[in-house]
Amino acid sequence: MSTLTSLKTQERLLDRQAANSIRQQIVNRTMPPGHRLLEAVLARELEVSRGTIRSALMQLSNEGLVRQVAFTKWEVAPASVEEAWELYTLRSALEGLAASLAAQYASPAERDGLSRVFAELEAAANADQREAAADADFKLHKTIVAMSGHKRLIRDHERIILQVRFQMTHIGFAPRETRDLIDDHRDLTEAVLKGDAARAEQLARTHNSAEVKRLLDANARQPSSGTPGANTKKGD
Amino acid sequence: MSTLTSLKTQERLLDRQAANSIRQQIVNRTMPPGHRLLEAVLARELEVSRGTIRSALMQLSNEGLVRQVAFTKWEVAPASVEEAWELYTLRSALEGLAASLAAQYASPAERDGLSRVFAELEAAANADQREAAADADFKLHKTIVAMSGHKRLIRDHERIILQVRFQMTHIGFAPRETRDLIDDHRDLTEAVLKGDAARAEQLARTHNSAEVKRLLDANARQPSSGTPGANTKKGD
DNA sequence: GATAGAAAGATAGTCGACAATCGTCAATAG
DNA sequence: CTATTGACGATTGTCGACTATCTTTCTATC
Repeated sequence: MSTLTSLKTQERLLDRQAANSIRQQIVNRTMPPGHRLLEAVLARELEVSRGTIRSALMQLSNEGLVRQVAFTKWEVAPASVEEAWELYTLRSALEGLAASLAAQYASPAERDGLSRVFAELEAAANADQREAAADADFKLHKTIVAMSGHKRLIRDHERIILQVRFQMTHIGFAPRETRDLIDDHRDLTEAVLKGDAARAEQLARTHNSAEVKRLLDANARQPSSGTPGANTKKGD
Repeated sequence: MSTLTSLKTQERLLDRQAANSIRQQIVNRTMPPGHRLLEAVLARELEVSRGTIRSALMQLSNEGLVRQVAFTKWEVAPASVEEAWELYTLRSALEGLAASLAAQYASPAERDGLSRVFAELEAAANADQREAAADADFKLHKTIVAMSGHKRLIRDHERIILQVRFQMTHIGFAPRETRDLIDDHRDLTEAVLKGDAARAEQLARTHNSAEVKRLLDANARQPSSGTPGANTKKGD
């Protein structure tokens, strides 16, 4: 069975495999924001045809990691405070909804699972293992979203988180002190477990809003722009 | 200039054109939920290659209008109360965020635009033109989302609305009485115009929540399932 | 010297043919 | 009669070659 189970996980479609490979290199920082992606080069390196690479790049484009200029080029998506702001605000709205639904509808088994994930976070944070704590942080939010039973929400959230991590690493926006993580997440976890939908939603939203504020504050003294909403509009 | 302006709108890429054509047929009800899509047939009908059709179908799959079973088939996405429930809850979260951002950051010109769109809705509703009123309804929400200046939000919202309309037509979920539309939307519009972010968000959310409730109530007496969240889970 | 236009090189877009996979149905064994 | 196996047909997955478009570079002209 050891070899059989792997088939479930292993991707059979070449374009998916190619997308996974490229995605990995992007989140690995091997390919930084703005890095140009040549179809022919990728095709040669991954030993597939250009059509397959095209399909993979389109997927990554839908995930927000890659951008295309028609007839011209593909490149890794840019990283900026504006992009990060968009991601965090969206994440806040999505996780608010998820927390509310999870509190209302999650099964006992799922609630047990959430307790365990929180315990992992607590352990990692108390041991001051930054990497592990950050992973556990994301895992906890992912768990709550999964508990919502909302398929589109789960899918969209996964994409947002992927982009958040990408932006964070390239924008120099570090996670908070590990110990600070615990209190925030304990309250949220308890609200979900207790079935207090309104409070769970509120906590999920303010949790993310606080991160947005921290992001903007950290960037306020930087030379770049001022207002968030990419308000470089035609307006007035 | 009459022929030149059309170039802006006219899609130059064949796969986009193909996607537009198929999308049109889906929202037109020419292709109902579950309708099978054969690459070869579409290629012949639209006079493009199968690869181009494949690309188009992948786009539509990302928009949620089409589903794929790997190595087997493409088909038009199913319509059900569960799908509609997902769409409405997501829409509520997205429009709540959009209303808040629009109230805070929109330019004076954009606010004027919103006033005009509301006037259109009011006129159509008072004249009891159902079709026009429904269109104006969607247009108003789209306008508010656009005012948020949040690119991802705008993009995602457009996709959700497309799916909402698709589900509505196939699930037999009619819009409310035209006159009822006015009051709801007046309050929301005024809150956005006034810059009252909290109230705008609240109204946008409850507005959609009311629709979710109406959807579930209308379906409660139907033979199909009961609970919303597709809670056909493994959990005990 | 600057600028407009044309040619050339590089790269993405499209196509038709071939390969891999799946579902069906008939043949056969129990 | 039922269940398993194998071959066949239909459909999707992948590939390499060709075409269209963009960008850059070179040249000619003012």
